[in-house]
Amino acid sequence: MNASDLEQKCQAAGLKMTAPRRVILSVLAGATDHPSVEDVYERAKKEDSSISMATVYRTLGLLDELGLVYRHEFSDADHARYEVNTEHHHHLIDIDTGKVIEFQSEEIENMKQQIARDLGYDLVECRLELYGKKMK
Amino acid sequence: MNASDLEQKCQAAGLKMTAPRRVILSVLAGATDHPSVEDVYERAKKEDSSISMATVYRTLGLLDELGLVYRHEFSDADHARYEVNTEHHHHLIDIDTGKVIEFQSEEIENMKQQIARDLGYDLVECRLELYGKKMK
DNA sequence: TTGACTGCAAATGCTTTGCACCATT
DNA sequence: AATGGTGCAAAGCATTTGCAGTCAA
Repeated sequence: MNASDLEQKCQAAGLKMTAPRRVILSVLAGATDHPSVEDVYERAKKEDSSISMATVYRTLGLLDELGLVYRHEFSDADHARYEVNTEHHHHLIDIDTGKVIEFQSEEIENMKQQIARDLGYDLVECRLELYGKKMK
Repeated sequence: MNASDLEQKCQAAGLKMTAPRRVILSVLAGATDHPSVEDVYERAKKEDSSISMATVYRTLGLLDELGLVYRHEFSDADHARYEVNTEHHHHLIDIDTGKVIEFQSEEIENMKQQIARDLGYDLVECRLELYGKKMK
């Protein structure tokens, strides 16, 4: 999802497209990693130094509510980290470097569904994170 | 794992067994849910009203470091919740009630290992949480 | 025009810490 | 006796919020 797709979705949701928002959306769309609020703030400031931390928090909060971004709380970091909501996937975090690798698995998806069903639940959300060390 | 097992492990790890710690360990051992720091504090105070929040934080931190308890950060709650480290399992959280159901799955365990290996990693830790709505 | 949005600074609220005293080993 | 542990209160810190001004629609 690129910046203008995000803008469109925001407008469709009734959000006003202001300069700070445009910058934040472009930062998010351009990120290949999983930036923290602080990261987004730093990067946004490079494009428009007047942007405030409060706006970054407020905007990320809105985007999360709209489901346009995902808010992650990996257990190695103490802050939330964001990612534009594209295709469904999970993460493997390198516990030595903090590097995040994305992966998908059809089998795990099915298994999750199955487990929830067996327990009498409809699966709505899920969090799956693997933490590992690089093999030598 | 009962309270005296925990006490033994703490002593083995070099921790001094003080009155507040004994109370906190017994609260943890007696919990059938996944109490927050606040919960542990409240319950501990019933046994010994002089216990301070600082001690609860410090003790839970130590126990987590020793691996005697697990620190969870379920995404529906905004605070960490603890659980005595017994057998390996995962959680399904009822998004309407907050109720936590534990489950295990041999297949998922294998799959996790497999995925990490395929990505070139040795699996060290993992977090798997399902969020669902009770089926009607 | 007007309701939403923004930056700023102050407030919040969980968590951590410094300190002096106390208890376990 | 020595070291680690404790309660208290203050400090930290990420996040939220009140407010007055600003701007998109």
